Formats: sequence, C-alpha cells, structure tokens
Amino acid sequence: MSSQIRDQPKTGRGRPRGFDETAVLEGLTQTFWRKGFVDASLDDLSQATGAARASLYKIYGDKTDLLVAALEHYAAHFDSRVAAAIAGTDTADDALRSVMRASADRLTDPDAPPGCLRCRATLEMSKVDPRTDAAIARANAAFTRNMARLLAMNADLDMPDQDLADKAAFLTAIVNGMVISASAGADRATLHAIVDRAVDAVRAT
Amino acid sequence: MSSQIRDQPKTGRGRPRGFDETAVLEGLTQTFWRKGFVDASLDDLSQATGAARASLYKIYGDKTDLLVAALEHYAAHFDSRVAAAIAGTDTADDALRSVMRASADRLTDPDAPPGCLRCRATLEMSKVDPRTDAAIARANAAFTRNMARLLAMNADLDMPDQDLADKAAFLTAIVNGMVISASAGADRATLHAIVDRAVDAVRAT
DNA sequence: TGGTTTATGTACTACTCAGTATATAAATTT
DNA sequence: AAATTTATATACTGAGTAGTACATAAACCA
Repeated sequence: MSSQIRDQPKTGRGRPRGFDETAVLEGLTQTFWRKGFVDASLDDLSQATGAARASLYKIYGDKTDLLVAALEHYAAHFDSRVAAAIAGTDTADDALRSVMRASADRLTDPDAPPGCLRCRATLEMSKVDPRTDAAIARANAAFTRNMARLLAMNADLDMPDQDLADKAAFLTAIVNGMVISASAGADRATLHAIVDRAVDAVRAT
Repeated sequence: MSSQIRDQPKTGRGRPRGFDETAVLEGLTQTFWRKGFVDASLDDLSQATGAARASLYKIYGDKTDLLVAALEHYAAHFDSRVAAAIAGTDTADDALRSVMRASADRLTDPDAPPGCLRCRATLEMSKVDPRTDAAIARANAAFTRNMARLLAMNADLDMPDQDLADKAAFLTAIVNGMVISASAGADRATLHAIVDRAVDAVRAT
C-alpha cells in the first residue's frame, strides 16, 4: 500500500537503476517539505533524489503522484515514531508527552526542514486535485488516529468514544498550531509550555 | 501606517482612477487568501481588484508589496473584530469564546475562503523575502497581542506576565491549529469542542 | 482650445516550468 | 556476439508568468 510505483521491472534485464528507491522518497519528501508543491521544480526533485527526470515520470507518474508518494512516506515516518514511543514507555502520558515534545523540538531545530509537509499540503493543496485530496485526507486521518492511540494506551475503558475523538482532535489541532506558531517564530520553551498545557487539559477530564 | 501606497496624486489632476481603493485591498486579500502567493497571478489580482495591472504596479510596487498590503488589511480586520467583541461583552470569557467561536464558524463556512491568509503566508512564505517576513511577523504578533488583550480583560492584576504570554501563545496555537484541522475536514462541532476545551484550559489555572 | 498630468490598455520581453520525444548507455538473454 | 530490455541524457514544445514600454484615454489648468 505504501508504494505507488507504476513500473516494476519484471526481471533484472535492462540497464540497472542508478538511484536508491528509499533515497528517492527521502529526496521527494525533503524537497516538497522545504519548497512546497508549486515551488519544487522537477529539476529540484531530480537533483534531490538522484533519479533522472525521466525516471521519476516513468516510475511514479506526474508531479502530483510524486507529492502523493512523499506524503505517504512522511506519514509513515510519524507512524513509526508513535509506535516506537508506545513500545518504549510505560504510561500513556509519557508516550503522549514525549511524542509531542519531540515534534516541538523538531519544529525548532534549525537544521531540520521548517514546518510540516502534511500541514503545508493540507493548507495549500486542499480542493485542488482529487489525488492529493485523498493523500492529504489519509495523512491527516492517520495523524489523528495516532493521537487517539497515544491517548487510549491506558484510557478508561468506559470512556465514551466521542470523548476520545474530541481529545484526539484537540491534540491534533495543538500540533497543527505549533507548526504555524513555530514558523511564526515561537521558541522551544514556548512550544513546550503549550504541550504541557494541552496534555494537562486532556488529562483533567 | 496601514497604507503602503507609493504614489499619491497630489491633486485631482489627471485621469481619475477607475477603481475603489478599499475594493482593491479586499480583492488582493481574497485572491491571495484563496490561491496563495505563487498561484495568484497578476491577471487574477487585476481582475479581482478591478484595477488595471499597470495601476497595481504603479501604486503598490511589485507582487510582494501587494501581498504585504493584503496581509495588513487582513490583520486589521481581525483587530477590529476583537475590538468589537471587547466592546460588546462584559466578561473576558465571553469575549474570548465568542471570538474563537466566530473563527471556528468562519473556517467551516462553505461560502468563506477556506483557511487563513496569515497562516498560509506564515507557513509557505517564511524566510523567502525580508519584506514578507516583516509583514508576517507583524500579523502574527498582532494576533497574539489580541489574544492577550482578550485574556487580560479581567485578568488578575498580579498574574505574572509570563503566564499571560504563555496563555496567549497557547490560544494562538489553538486557532492556528483549527485552521489546518478545518482544511483537513474537521466539522464545526469538532472545532467548537476544541474552543471550549482550550478556553477551559486557560481558565483553570 | 491647447497643454499637462495621471490612469489604462496592449504588446512585448525574458524567463521558468511540466511533460514528451528521441537518441544513447548499460545491463541481461539467447 | 547480437538482440532485447530498461534507464538515462538531452533537447524540445507549449504554455504561463512577472515586469516593462509605450501609446492612448480622460480628467484638470491656463
């Protein structure tokens, strides 16, 4: 499900590929992340991935398909971060806080690409192309599902589902908002305070 | 301070302008809001404003100056919304909630432009041009200042400033996040629940 | 009325970009 | 070794864009 690749060589025949498939996904993600869809040219993408321009077309399709692949790669990376946090901690609160603090840290890391590919695509690409819409919807649904998973680690079993959904939506909005606030210049301490207040808010009730 | 206009006719001499200045600002704002900076072409802007392409250049400068003017217009509109809420309600909580609920309502109004010009510009135009950076910084600072103003209406006078700043940053992140969540498909009820939880969180301490 | 000033409409320039076509390179297979 | 298959490099096309130049329109002033 993670691969949108069109053309899979049936055997080892023909000239071998001069690029690494994971490097291509990483390059697409980083480039779209840093530049956005419109500003990332195919030359940019070709250079960042190490794959020839024509190869990107042959393997993935058009530019929109490249963004879709990048979005799925980006969302999958967050999935594994959450899974690791759940596996590595004892209490739901620890896992939730650590994932959110890690996001805050990354958003204020001067070496990391600024912002968030999912948020940027959501804000600037919604209702433009049905293929991107679907990919954006999948990425956002996966994000909120991860928040719910972190919340439900030790949730009351008789907690109504609606409450869990509301809390997950609340935490999703907080992370989404920190992305913009960080781009607007909020520093790490401010974001940490936001995380703490948000976690307290969902634990209070 | 709100006007970045370069060329002000000294007298009534010369051919009169065929456009209304407020309509121009409104058209710029709506167009950048709906399409973003890169996708809004000068032809789009000229058509939306009713001002000739050459007139936009003569009066404002280049495309970046047009975005700056739109951002200031957009931020000024929010300023007046907040001022009206403060003038029209008795308690800080009412004013805060009503402003935030109004944002949630607008974000889920199918007839309004989706998203938020300030948020979109912040996410996709940061660190691109010093002029836009300055305008973005002004718009975001003004927004957080408005949140603080709503909070301070009946704040404890001995509340430490840091606490007020943290709460304002928290509420700013919430609104920023609702913008993305709304673009991702969150419905009005979900956003209202987020507003209520956020207001409760800043009132609890 | 004629001159001046400001706004508008049109055309043009220089450039960038997505997508394609074609020739060539590098592997396997027979 | 020759044929086949797949990947890459290069060049091109067609469309769109920001910004500018210039002629023209529409007001006011003397």
